[in-house]
Amino acid sequence: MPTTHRSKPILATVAALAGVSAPTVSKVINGRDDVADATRLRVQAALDELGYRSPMQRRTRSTGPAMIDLVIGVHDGAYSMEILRGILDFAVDVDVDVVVSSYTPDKLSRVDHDEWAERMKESGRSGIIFVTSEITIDQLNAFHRREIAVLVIDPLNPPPPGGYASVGATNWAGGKAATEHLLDLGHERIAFLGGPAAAECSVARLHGYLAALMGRGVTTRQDYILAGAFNQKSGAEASREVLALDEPPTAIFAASDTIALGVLEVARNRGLRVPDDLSVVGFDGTPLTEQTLPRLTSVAQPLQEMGRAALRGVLRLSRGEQLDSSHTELATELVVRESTAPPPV
Amino acid sequence: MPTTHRSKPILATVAALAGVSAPTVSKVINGRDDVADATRLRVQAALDELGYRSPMQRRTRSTGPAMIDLVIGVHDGAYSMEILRGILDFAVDVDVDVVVSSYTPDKLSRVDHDEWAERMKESGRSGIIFVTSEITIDQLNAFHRREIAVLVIDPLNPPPPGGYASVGATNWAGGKAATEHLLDLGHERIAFLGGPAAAECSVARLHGYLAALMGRGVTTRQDYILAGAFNQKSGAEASREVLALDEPPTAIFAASDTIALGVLEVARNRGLRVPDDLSVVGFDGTPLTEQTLPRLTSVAQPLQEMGRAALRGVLRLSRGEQLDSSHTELATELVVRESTAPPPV
DNA sequence: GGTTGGTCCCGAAATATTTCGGGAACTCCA
DNA sequence: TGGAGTTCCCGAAATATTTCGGGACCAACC
Repeated sequence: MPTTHRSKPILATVAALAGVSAPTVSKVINGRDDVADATRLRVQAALDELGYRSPMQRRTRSTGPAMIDLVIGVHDGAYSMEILRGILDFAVDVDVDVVVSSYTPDKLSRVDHDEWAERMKESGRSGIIFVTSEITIDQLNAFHRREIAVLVIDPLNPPPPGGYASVGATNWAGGKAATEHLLDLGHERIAFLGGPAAAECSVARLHGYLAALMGRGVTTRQDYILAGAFNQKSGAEASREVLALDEPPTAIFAASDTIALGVLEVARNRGLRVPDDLSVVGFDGTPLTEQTLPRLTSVAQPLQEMGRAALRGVLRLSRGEQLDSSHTELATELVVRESTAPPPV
Repeated sequence: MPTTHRSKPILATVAALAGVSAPTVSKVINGRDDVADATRLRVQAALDELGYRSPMQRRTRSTGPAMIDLVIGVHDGAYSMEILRGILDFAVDVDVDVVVSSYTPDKLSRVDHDEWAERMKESGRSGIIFVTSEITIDQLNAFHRREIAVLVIDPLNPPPPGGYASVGATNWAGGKAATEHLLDLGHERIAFLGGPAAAECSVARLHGYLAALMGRGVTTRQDYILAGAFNQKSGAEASREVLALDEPPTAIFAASDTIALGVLEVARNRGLRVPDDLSVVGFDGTPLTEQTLPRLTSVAQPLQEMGRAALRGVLRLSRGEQLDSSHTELATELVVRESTAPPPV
């Protein structure tokens, strides 16, 4: 019997409890693969029970600069770029190295997350931030098993029961504010051009839109509500469709600035003046909004702050601390520019 | 005496040779600071003599994917984003992790590059790419000393004698092509709105501009040539200045798309129609060019390919291979859109 | 000059990790 | 059905790392 029951747990203590030798426990801790699954489980249980921390773990917790991964699910430039800036700028301040990678959704789903997590562990990366990506439970577990903190910015799918920490914006409130702005101007025929029907954030914006309409007693119309993708092309297609209706809308609420860009393009091609003939509101508040003609009224997300909050959160998690709330929502703000006006008389 | 002279060196062998204990050797290898400098030196010598490699070193040297750093200097959005995309996309393909950081020029100059290099070494990062940054000899040496490969994309300063590998675009040829396009349309009063006077790439574009003018026998005017920064604000200021001349230009060649954006803004405010009253050519070929009104004629740089080439280069260097050429220039291409036309009659 | 209270630096001992050989279990053939 | 080959997985022994106590040295203060 190596040590008394009272004393600080040591590798040998764990080994005795699990009924294996010390080397075997060491292998489990370091993720070697020459340990049978059953044995690994027994050892894990013993580790948990005794709350054992290896000296190496103790070291990486204290000294050395932190290092985390950042995965960008590309969807458009400006949006993720702003978040990236928020993260990178803050990372410099708090002395954290950020490993950035960029994946299309289907490429990401084909990646072996177990191997990824293993690689992170090896080079001492202790947390990972996903930006607008779809996360499955399996992927999540790969990181969880190795005590790697996971945080998602603007998750595409609703969090699974186990849950992960996430950072987002007040999409519902933002959608409501945008729509109420249009209602205040006197519009009643307001279309909503959304992103992917499955995207949480787009759905929340849609519900904000619906809530605003219902709050004012304006009837909603199915043919005014379209889903698509968060890009200019999709925005152009959707606006062509909605403007071809017998009773076209006098205002369009686009669920992203890029979608709004498509709306402006189509409006120009049809000789519709914005905002005189058609009002347009975007969402995101990217620098794009200042470069369009006319400049675009948009619901601004605090993208850089979201990045900062995400980094702060994942660092906390990786230190084993709890977050105040598993989901943080930062406030959006409606910025009125020149693309909205009262409807034509 | 632990082992015979023949056998593979072991920590104890080294310790005996250095006249210290095994733990002390271990500390030297792992960079602990509780070893006197004199002792450290003796141990280092013994390590070198016996060619000892710790098992941990053996592991990380052989297996594990490559990892490099990427430093973004100018963060004006589209330009660096495109390069970043090129690098990240390629990095996924060749299985390389990229540690991205972003610094303003003066923040970068205040960083302790020795410490940076040391950190890179520790976590096994073997190369570093700078994007549009100013590099001093000292900084360069910090990396060189530790056998970390350095490569610069679009260097701001001309390479020092020792030299570093770099990747850029054919700025001179691009400047010449843009100017010749305007000359072909019949313009003779052509202004050049440059970036920082010290920036290599801007200077090269200027010389291409001058070469084109001289080639056609058009006299150059000092008051048509301005320097500034690569952003919209600087472009707006410069174009106000040049348009206020007694004999304002009929065409403006802007050394970046963002500068051109400033030109378009000012032209709009003054009621000048582009291209009817004023032709504008940009440089970079960022996605911006498709979003302006009118769409912007621009000299496109193969930004994503430049990123790819840079990554490929730095990986080669870090493997100890030689590059074919220390400076690679990728071809630019003039893309004519709607912002250029013959001068007003 | 002695005492005190530091800091620095080393190595014995404690602890952790890796190597490597071999037993058990599981094929695959003849 | 029973070797021969193969794979998997464990632990003894070899090796490496960390902890921790104490000697050496130094300065400051009685």
